Amino acid sequence: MSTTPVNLALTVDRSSPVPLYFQVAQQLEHAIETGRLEPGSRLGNEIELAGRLGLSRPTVRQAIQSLVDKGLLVRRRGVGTQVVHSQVKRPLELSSLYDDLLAAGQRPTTSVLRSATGPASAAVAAALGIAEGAEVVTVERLRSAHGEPIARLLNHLPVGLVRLETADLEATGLYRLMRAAGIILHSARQTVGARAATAAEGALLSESEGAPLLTMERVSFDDHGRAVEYGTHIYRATRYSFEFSLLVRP
Amino acid sequence: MSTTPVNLALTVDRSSPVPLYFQVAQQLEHAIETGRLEPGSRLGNEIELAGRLGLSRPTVRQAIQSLVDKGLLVRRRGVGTQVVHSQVKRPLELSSLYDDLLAAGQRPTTSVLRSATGPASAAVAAALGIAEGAEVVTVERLRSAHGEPIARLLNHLPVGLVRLETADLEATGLYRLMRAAGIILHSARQTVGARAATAAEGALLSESEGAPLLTMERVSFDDHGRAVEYGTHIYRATRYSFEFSLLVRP
DNA sequence: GTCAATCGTTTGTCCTGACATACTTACTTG
DNA sequence: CAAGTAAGTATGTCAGGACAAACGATTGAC
Repeated sequence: MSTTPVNLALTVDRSSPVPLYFQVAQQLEHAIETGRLEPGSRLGNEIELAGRLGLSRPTVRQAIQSLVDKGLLVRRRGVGTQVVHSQVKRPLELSSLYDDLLAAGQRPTTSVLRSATGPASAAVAAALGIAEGAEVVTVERLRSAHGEPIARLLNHLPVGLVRLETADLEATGLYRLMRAAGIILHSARQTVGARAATAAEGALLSESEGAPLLTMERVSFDDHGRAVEYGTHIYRATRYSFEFSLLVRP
Repeated sequence: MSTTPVNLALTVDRSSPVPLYFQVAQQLEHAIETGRLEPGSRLGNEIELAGRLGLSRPTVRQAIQSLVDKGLLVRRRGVGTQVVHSQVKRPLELSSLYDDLLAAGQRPTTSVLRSATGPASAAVAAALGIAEGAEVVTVERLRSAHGEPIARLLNHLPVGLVRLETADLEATGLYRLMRAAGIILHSARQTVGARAATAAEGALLSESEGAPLLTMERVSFDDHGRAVEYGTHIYRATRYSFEFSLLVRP
């Protein structure tokens, strides 16, 4: 009944600049992903593990804790640490449509429909937390895959954060450009809903008027807490859906 | 230019069974939520803070770390720890429609349309990771608020996990019943999409045929990694949307 | 005047040691 | 034989200390 003891070959390189706890966490994560550590199997207890690696218990704990936070391990007092067996891979990320499509093996293309600088409307100003009428950059794009339109992306950014060249926008995703400009994304607030397509939206997305669309509104914040982007996007429901895992925080 | 020093009255109760780091974290979180700790303000450095509280630095660090994980604080080496100023409140939770509606001040009501035990279809078995034909409990419910239908909830659970009485299901939410039965939710995988309502669905939800519906599919796992619930739900797009915050993991 | 090096500050990492608490198992008792 | 009890085991919490690394600002050089 009790799970296997598990003997795992772990090593650490003390001359490496990579933190020791991180080295351990990486090796454990790799062992889990390759199946060497089977779901449900128990890790040796922390003290024994620390002794085997020549590390202190806090360091081993830190390594384990990082994997618990990722949802790969579960610890129980008096029992031990076990590998979770589930399909849950990574908790979730601020998904970028561009990267999502790339990962799915599709070849996303983008065409810039509009790119302008002007005063912020009341709604945009409220979302970005700036004064109404302040200058914002507005970009409207059509994202397609295999020649089929997938979504219409409408973004608003405070001026001065990123230089948005049409060529860059058509070559890659907005988030990549923001990261390249030194913006460190920290968090976002999203709303996902649905509504019927207007005639114009239907024409743009090769759908008929009244066709169901998936809508997504998002405000992203950088590590200083400033709103750096506000987007209102619509997706063809027949071509796209949001998929994500999440962990339940105790 | 440098942000304010901030003087905060923190105390700890060593006779309390509540962990010290947790006490500190709670007080800091409260101070942030009430605005006593303003966005952008700096916490005193860890060593000084520890000395002021009569705690060790690791304990203070643990408190701060928990708030960093929640997205309320940002630490920078050589700079200090600052309060993030953003609307982001809580990272995200496995949201329960019932609790969502309660929190929104609505009074949700539920009527059980169907509740039966039978062999799992191929799709249900695949989602739950059990053998096709194995016994599962199927529950179909209509969730309303203010007398208006909001969603049709269709859930499948392996038999033996929870006793689902119609009276209980109409009095509270499924997740609450599962928790009460000792099931510890750990993670979930969700897919959110949209599609047009069928005639039957429209009639049930007081919408017309072809009206846009928000769809959500979810498989939930407990802390052993076992799938404990599979749900396919449809929501009236005019009455409901998903809203959630998320943190970008570095 | 502008750019580069230096220095102090603050968090990041790691160590040793100790006790508390929860869960499991095995034993004892009614 | 069943239920309660006790021992064992593993994680949870906390202390105190030490050095490393990164960031910001000041100082110095060209």
